[in-house]
This record gives sequence, C-alpha cells and structure tokens, in this order.
Amino acid sequence: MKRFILQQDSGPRHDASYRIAYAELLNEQQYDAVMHERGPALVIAGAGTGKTRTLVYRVARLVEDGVPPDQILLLTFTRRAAKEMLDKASGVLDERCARVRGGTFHQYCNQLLHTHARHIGYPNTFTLLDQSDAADAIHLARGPLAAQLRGKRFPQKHTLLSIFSAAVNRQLPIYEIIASGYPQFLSHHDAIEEVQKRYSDYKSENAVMDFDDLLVKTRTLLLENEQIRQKIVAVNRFVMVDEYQDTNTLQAELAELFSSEHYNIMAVGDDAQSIYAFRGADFRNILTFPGRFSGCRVIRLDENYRSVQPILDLANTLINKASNKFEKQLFSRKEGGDLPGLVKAPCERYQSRFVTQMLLQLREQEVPLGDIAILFRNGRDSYDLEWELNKKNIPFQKFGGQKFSEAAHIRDILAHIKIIVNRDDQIAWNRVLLLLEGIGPKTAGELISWLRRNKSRNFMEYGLASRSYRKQLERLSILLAEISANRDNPASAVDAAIAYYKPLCAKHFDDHPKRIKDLDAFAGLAGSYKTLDQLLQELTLEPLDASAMETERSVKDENPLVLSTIHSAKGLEWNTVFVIQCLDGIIPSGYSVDDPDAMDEELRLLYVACTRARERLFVTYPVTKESSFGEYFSNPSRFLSDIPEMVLESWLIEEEPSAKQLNP
DNA sequence: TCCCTCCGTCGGGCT
DNA sequence: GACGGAGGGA
Repeated sequence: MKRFILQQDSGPRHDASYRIAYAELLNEQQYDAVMHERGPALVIAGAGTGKTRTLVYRVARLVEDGVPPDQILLLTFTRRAAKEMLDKASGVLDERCARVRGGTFHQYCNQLLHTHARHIGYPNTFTLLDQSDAADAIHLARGPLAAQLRGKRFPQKHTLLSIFSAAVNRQLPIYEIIASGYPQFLSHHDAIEEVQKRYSDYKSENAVMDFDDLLVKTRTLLLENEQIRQKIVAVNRFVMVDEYQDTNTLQAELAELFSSEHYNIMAVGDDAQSIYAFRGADFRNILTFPGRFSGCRVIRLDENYRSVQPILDLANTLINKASNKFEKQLFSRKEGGDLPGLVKAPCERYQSRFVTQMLLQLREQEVPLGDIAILFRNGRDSYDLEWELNKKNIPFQKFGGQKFSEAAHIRDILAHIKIIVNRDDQIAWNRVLLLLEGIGPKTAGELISWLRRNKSRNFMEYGLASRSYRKQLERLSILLAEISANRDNPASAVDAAIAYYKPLCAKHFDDHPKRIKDLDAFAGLAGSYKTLDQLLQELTLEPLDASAMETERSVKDENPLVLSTIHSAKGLEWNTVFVIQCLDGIIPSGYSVDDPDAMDEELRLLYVACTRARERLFVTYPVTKESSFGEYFSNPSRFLSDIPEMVLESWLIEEEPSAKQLNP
C-alpha cells in the first residue's frame, strides 16, 4: 500500500488574505496570541483585557486558515461560556465556527467515556451522580458502619463527599485532606477510608460515576489504552483552555493528555482571578504551565478595555492587600467615571431599598436593566433583595445558589426516570419507593434487593397479596412501563411522571402549590431534550438555576436584571455592578479567617466582583444583621477598611424627611 | 416497621 | 435551614 502524507499549513497567511482584519481589530498582544501557530502558549490576561475577544478571534483565525472546526477543542468553565464564544466567532466569521467542539472538562470527559468506557471496565451506558446523588450513595455506603459509630461524631454525607472530592482533585491522600481541613475527624480516619472504598465499590457495581470520576476515569482511559489515546487525541489539532487559573492538578494533566499528539495547546487565564481553591485549583498552577510545556510562549494582555480608571484603582488597591503578591496593575484609557461608592445601610431592608431605587434611577438614565448586576458571596445573601424586587415587579434572573434541579420535588421526578435509564440505580429506587405510604427504609431495602436478584421491575411477581401498599406498587408499575415506552419522548415521559407524582407531592410538602407550579414548568422544559438519557446527563452536568423558570416568562420584552453569586459571575461584565452584603464573615467568609491562603482567595473574589463593572460600582453593607438569635451589629468587610476616600467614596443612606416610617 | 416530632450539629462557592 | 439521631405512638 502507498502512503500519501498531507502536509500541514506552514503558518499564518499574510494578513491581507484573511477576511477579518485582525491587525486592525486587536492590539499587539492580542494579535500575537491570535496568530500564534504551533506549540504551547500561555496567555496571561488580566481582568477586562479582552481575553474572550482573543479566544473568539483565534478560533475564527484557525478556521479561516482551513483547520477543520471539529479538530479544535475549546475547554471553558461553563457550557454557557463556550456557546457564547462560538456564537461570537460565528458572528465575526461564519457558521463553521459553531462546529468547533466546546464545553467543560466534565462534559468532554463525559462524551469520551460514553463512547469508550468499556475499555476501563464500565458499560458505555453508565449514568451520572450529581452532588446530592453522590451524597446519598455515600450515606448508603456508610450504612453498615453506622452501628459501630453510634454516639461518636462522624462527618455527614456532604462532608464526606467534600473530603473524597478534595483528595481526588488535589491528588492527595485522604489522610492529608482530613489533617489539613477536618482535623476534628482525624480519629475516624480509618472509618472514612473504609466508607470511601465502599462508595467506590457501590459506584462500579451500579455502573454510575460522580463528577470526579469523569476526570479520573478519562485519565485512566487515556493512560492505559495507548491506541484509544491516539485515536481520541489525534482529532485535537488545537486545544484551548479558558480560565486556566481555576483548573486543578487533575485537569492540568488532562489538558496535557488531550493535546499530547499535536502539542498545540493554548491556556488562557489570570492568576489574580483564581477563586476555585475549594475545587482543588491553585493560582500557582498557571505559573507552572510554562514549566510543564517546554518551548511555551508567554503572552501578556494588560490593557483593560472594560472599566473606567476609578474602578481599576479600587481593584488595584484591593489586590495589593494580598499576602502573596500579584504583579498586577490594571490600567485603562477609558476617560472619566465616578468613584466607586461604599454604601453603609442601617439594615438589610435599607440596603435592598437603596439598590432597588438606585437601579430604577439608572434605568431612567437609559442603563438597561439587563446591563446591571447584583453580586454576592452566598446564594442566600440576596433573599431580602429578591423580596423587594418582587414587590416592585422588577424582573430578575438569578445565577448560583440553590439549583432548580436539586430541589426535592424535581429530584423525585428525576428518580422515576433514572430507574428506567439505569435499572440498577439503588438511590433512585429508594427515593421512589419511600414516597409510598407504608414503605419505609426497611421495606424499600427488601424490595430493592428482590428487584436486583430477579432482574425485574415487575412487583406483581413479588408476594404481596396482603400488603397495604400493593395498590400503590401496581400504579408505580404502570407508570414505569409508560416512561419506558417513552424513552425517546421526554415530554410525554415527564408528563406521565408528574401526573403520577402530584398527589404524592401534595401529601409530602406543606408548600405543595409552589412546588406543583415548578413541576409544570419543568414539564414544559422536558421537550427540549431528545432522549431521557440526554435529559439526565445534561441536567446533571449543568443544573438549572433556581430562577430559570421565572425567566422563561419575563424575558420577552426586556432583559432582566442579573442576580448572581460572584463565582457564577466569572468572565462576565455589566455597565453597573452592586456588590451587596460586604460584611466581615461573609466576604471574607468566616471559615477562611485563620488561613492566609484562604484569605487571599476571598480577596481575589472581591477583586473579581469589582472588575465586572464598566462604568459604575457600588459596594454595600448593612450595619445590623438579623439572625435566629435576633438583631446584632455587623462590621463591613475588613478588606474595605483603610481604603482612602479618594479611591472609595462613602455613601450614607437617609430616609426622605416626609416618610413617616420604614416599609415593613 | 413506619412516621412524626424534637433537638444538637453543621453549614459555602461549582461541574 | 437541612440533616441525622433519638424517642414515642400507631
């Protein structure tokens, strides 16, 4: 047989032959990154320096140069980010860019494993455990040990999950994770390892994987199957990794593996914006990238195009307080701009009223609602404001915090679907059976082991002529048959599950009217998936935000106001940003105060929040805070103390004289 | 065996 | 505010 070797293009063409005038549209460093041809490169891009723009144009440039779009892999932090970038690239060039493969590490790994998992002893049809499923599985795995541990303080299922996850993502032994993060549980070290082993066994016996497994098993797949590795990796002619500062050791290894055939990897990130240490990221990872890839080029983007200078002055002041110094000094050529405001409110109600009135005032001044964001540390820090916004009928969309698909009633529906997709899913069976009256943990356990022994879903073969729950199990069997018949028709399957579940929901929850409204909203959404398998995978990898349903209705006329945790606001920008609840104990979090590294991360978090703003920035805090013990005085974030007035201007809130009393 | 209530403990950010 | 263990009535 003869071989014909196709040669690769030697390098970027002369600018004139491109459809896009890159040199005119980009600054020198951005252009450099966009035109970078082969070999590894690291782009260090400070906040607002056009990182997204650079990636978008690089994708377009590669496609213009004739690289087949499906040979480009763009790994981003959320699927939303990938989609946004590829849409933009399609906009500046053409539709080909939409065929570039993009998504998160977890999504990409999930795809690979659903094609190749059998090479590592898993069926390709494995299903995913989300965070709550994983916690439930751990609870189950812990079961047999519970008796021995009676009366002793043992970590809860969620704590166990974070210990296991930290060990995986930091590539450290369990013992070290406990010693450094959970010293109170050191005496249980052996039992914790035992639980981990049982949890692992559970996962392989039931053909399920958790988030961490997606990464770990993909690494195993690629390292232990040379032919598979070559096949998978040969397609990745160009690999780009966004937000590299928030990848952990394991992801860094994967990035290396994914590009191990062509060695064309470009990492983009900013060490000063690393905010995912709790997931095993270390801001130093980005700095060691050039050491990992020999011949790596380093390109720095340092001119900020986003914010007015006063906002950058505050950001610079903040980041300089870090104990680990960052060599960062953001500068802008955007003229003017007001000083950021530090707004002291007498209490949380005033804070909410201030934010609401100020944003209405801004809307009068032609700042669209959708170009304003309210940012906060924890998902619950916005409850009071949400109440105020609802009262004033202001549409908003919330990102972060409690996920819609993790609410108990939605998980109940999903459990019925899971047992069809994976009949071995004990967690789902357990959930489904416990909903029935007269069935408790004991009976559910017996039914499940019977089902497993008999490889059956048909309870009628189980001797239950005289049982009180017989009728209910008959109804369940009918439902399961119906879901099963609609595997390729999620809308019908979900409708059937909801019709069956509504009476149960009413019985179990006092607030069922609200929950039933959610269920109806969910039914409307199910139709957008092709199969039940796809529905489960996508909801697990990218859970719906709690307010997703609200938005469906309000998004018609005006883009809604954005409420977001700072973590979920990563990479985005708005005309005006309010950072609320800037209290000591919240930001920095009370859990971090004893650890200098953790404190630096909290500081970076505030830095990220502030650098989201283009024109206007308000940092607000209430002086008193309510808790279950009553009202108490709270202090503003320690990061805001001794910042000069010329950098951060103090605002006081006063009640209009004619107003008689505060709104209740 | 189920199911309700009471109480101490823990707690976050995300895929 | 949610979980998990304990205790009591059905």
